[in-house]
Amino acid sequence: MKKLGARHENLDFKVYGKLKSMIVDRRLEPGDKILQEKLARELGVSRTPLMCALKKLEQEKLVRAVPRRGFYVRLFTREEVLEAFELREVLEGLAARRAAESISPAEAETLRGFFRDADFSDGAEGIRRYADEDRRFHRYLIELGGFGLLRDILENYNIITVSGCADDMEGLVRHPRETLPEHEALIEAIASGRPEQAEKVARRHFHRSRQQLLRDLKRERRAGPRRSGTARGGAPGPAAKRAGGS
Amino acid sequence: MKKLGARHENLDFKVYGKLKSMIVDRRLEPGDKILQEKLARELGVSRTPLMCALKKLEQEKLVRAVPRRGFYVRLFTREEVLEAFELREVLEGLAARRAAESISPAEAETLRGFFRDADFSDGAEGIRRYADEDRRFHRYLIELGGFGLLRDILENYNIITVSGCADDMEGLVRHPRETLPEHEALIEAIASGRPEQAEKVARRHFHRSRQQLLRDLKRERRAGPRRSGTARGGAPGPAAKRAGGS
DNA sequence: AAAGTGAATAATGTATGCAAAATTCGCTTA
DNA sequence: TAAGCGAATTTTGCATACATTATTCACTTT
Repeated sequence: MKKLGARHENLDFKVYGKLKSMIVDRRLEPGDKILQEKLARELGVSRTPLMCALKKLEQEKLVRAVPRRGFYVRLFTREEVLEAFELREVLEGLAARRAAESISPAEAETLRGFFRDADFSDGAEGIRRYADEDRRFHRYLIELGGFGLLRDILENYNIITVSGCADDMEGLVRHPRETLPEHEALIEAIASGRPEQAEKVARRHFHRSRQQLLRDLKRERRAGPRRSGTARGGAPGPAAKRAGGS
Repeated sequence: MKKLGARHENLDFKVYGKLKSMIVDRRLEPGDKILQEKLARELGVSRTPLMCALKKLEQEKLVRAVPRRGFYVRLFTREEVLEAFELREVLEGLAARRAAESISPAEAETLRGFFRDADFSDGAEGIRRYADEDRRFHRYLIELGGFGLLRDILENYNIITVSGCADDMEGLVRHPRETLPEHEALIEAIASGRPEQAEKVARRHFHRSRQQLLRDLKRERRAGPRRSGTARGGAPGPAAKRAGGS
């Protein structure tokens, strides 16, 4: 068997990536019908690779396929956002455990670097920086503890993004002053190689965020019932990539 | 918005199902290259829906796609089987918790019916019956506690099937006399509505199976290194549908 | 004017066609 | 005879074509 070189990237793969970011960045709005011909022309490809990409996105629940009608950009319900958080609770809990089991001294050092340098004082800019750091941190955590299948699930199902639909505070559910100590405890548990503790802390972290989200949604519901976690408004300038912070 | 009727089932969906069962039943052997033209003719469709189906199966890791080369039936490594078990540990743990949170009296009755009627004495036939019951039980558990995303993950990624590649004893990892009490404890925890307990018991159940599997695999490795969890031998008569028991 | 009807239009699902890449196979050469 | 090379064949990736089904819109009817 020859080397599995094959660095070629099929068109449907590229289209898949483009579409994904278009959806995440809200350049395609939830509920929108996807006109294949138009989109294909827009992307400069034929309908064949576009179809493939859409089918993949369907499996990830980012679009909805209705047999003889077409594809629609998915619109997440409150329940689904909460479900996603529930899944993150156990999946990132597992990732934290695995990370703690296998962490190297160098990785521990990198991990301890998170939330250290920057200044996260209360200003809006500080919160933004914190939210970014939060995302980087969780991505690194998944990198550390997310072996094949787990990483795929977390990436493919785009659970993070799904959760991200609940975006107060730059996508954060709770204020940094509340979550920073939890992050620090999680970092320490992993870096010092205590799997049980790491999983426990990670799960508690997500559990609390989920509870907060639940309260938020209930309050929002009482205030004024809307369809989705986020308003439908157009893309605000250079749409920042959102990915649900905890 | 009209009713979302549309009972039409696209060809790629049917092909997807057919292929899936062909892989699970080992009518397509791991490592085999998939010749699109041939398979398409065999299934009586063109290559277009076949491609779509294959792409979906690729996401589920049942086939491997190499860009300019083609699709290959996937072959699972020991590590992946163990990973799958690790995931079942947390995911079915979550399902058990959810089930305990929301179970109705009628469902509790159904649940308590599992592992009750039949005779699982030690004969080979008894073990087979037990393995079947085990699969039904876990499927029902997922039905109870597996809301949308969780169910999709468990079904789509076919984690059960993946795990099923480790098949001693009709697909069981441990002997009924060891797992029956665990199943009974799990049933009782869920049926009596104790979420924490249910999750704990479920996780311990899978954890133990994983440990056993780990031992088995180590032993097998010492004995004689093989590529996959299962031998490559031809399909034995009416290939029984396997789905990893715990 | 509102509702219903049917032709015109558009969009989907699938098959087919074609160029580019990979594989195979026979031939040459050492 | 084994290894190396190049043409022939196969196969993939993508575009396009076409039939079927959905949607739209003008028109009739009550």
